[in-house]
Amino acid sequence: MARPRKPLLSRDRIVAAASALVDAEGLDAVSTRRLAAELGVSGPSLYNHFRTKDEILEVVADAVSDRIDLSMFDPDDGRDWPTALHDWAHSYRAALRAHPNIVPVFARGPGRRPAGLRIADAVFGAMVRAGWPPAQATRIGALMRYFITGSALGSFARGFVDDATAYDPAVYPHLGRAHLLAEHREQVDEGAFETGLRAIIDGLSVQYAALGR
Amino acid sequence: MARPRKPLLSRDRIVAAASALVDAEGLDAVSTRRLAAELGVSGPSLYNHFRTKDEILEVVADAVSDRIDLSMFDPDDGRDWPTALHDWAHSYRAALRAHPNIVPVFARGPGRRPAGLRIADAVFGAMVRAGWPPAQATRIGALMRYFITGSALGSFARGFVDDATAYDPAVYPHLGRAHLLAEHREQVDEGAFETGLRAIIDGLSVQYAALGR
DNA sequence: ACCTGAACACCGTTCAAGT
DNA sequence: ACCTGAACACCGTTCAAGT
Repeated sequence: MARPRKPLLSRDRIVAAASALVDAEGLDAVSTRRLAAELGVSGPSLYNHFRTKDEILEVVADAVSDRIDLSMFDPDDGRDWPTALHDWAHSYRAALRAHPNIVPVFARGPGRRPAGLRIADAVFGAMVRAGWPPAQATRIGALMRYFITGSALGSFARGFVDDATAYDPAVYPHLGRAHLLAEHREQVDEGAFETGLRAIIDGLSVQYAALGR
Repeated sequence: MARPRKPLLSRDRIVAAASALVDAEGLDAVSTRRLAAELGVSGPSLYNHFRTKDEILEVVADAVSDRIDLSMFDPDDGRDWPTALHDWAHSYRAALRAHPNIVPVFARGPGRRPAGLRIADAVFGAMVRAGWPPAQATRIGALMRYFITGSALGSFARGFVDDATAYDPAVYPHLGRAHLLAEHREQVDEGAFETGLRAIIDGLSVQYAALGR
């Protein structure tokens, strides 16, 4: 076949196929050969558009952050900073929950993904505008990311196992089996996220008040 | 050679070698063949002691949690619950920082790792003893884990890239290059962790006071 | 029981060859 | 420029064979 007169592939097509494959079958299902087959080409063809497989996954991860709402950080948006952080955190979590299989790639740091940087930029700008010192504004963006991605990783993925025999009450006296079951797991996740988010924002409010402005 | 009269391998020897290899060269360096070579045996030998490679890595990860101090959760330890959470979080973070390469395995949930469960059990017990309702005690254990592992993943690993040209000020108006440099990265990490931990504990204290007891 | 080599079904990536 | 097949240097895991 060799080179067709109209390209068979494009970065966008590759990313879309990779994203669908990650969603449907998980990160492990993404091999260059498999992905290429999904696109109707042979494996090495991908290397005309990306330097490595990892670069493809980075773009897939970045596409997820692109769907996170940032409107609450607009200068002319009415929300105060605690409300903005709260609403943003929920949008962030929803975006990750929609694509849980890519979260491990996502969580390993902003790297040079453009959308990830856009987020850091928006949060930083809004916090400084709200009166936070720049050093604290940077930290707030980072710690929120820590909490949200940590929550996504620890919960969407496997949590406790569904096998009651794995948790011997003699060994773990306080771990009643009840809250280890899969159905409860989702409630625990939701509750822990809400409780943690509220605590972070309440705690930051305490620090903010102490700024004395 | 076939079977020696004294076993060449043991689960402990395999885990120790795997741990050292992860620390020295990263998760990607751990292949069954490579690990076996390090132990002076052939690849398939490992399968006499572990069912899968993943099971080996789970034990390596569990060994890390085993080094986390839990004494602050002892019933007769003097520390109040906010201090206990604070001290525990620092011990937790220190354990992960000592073995940053295993964190991705660690972060994907407690699974059925015994030490991870021992931790959940200790935190839960101490929080209930301090007066937290059981549902909240469960959430506190989970949200702390979210924050600490999220912080370990997002920071020890690659963060921002060290190439100044990657961050165009026209695109990211608020991202001064200064705080993107590698030297500053560590300060940002430390600061974000401290600020977030303090906020979480302060925020939980607000909720605790509202329990009215 | 515990190790071996051979084998199966894969990997990511490079590269010369084709148009 | 963009695709191909062949090739390189690997993978995790299974299994019959050996003691």
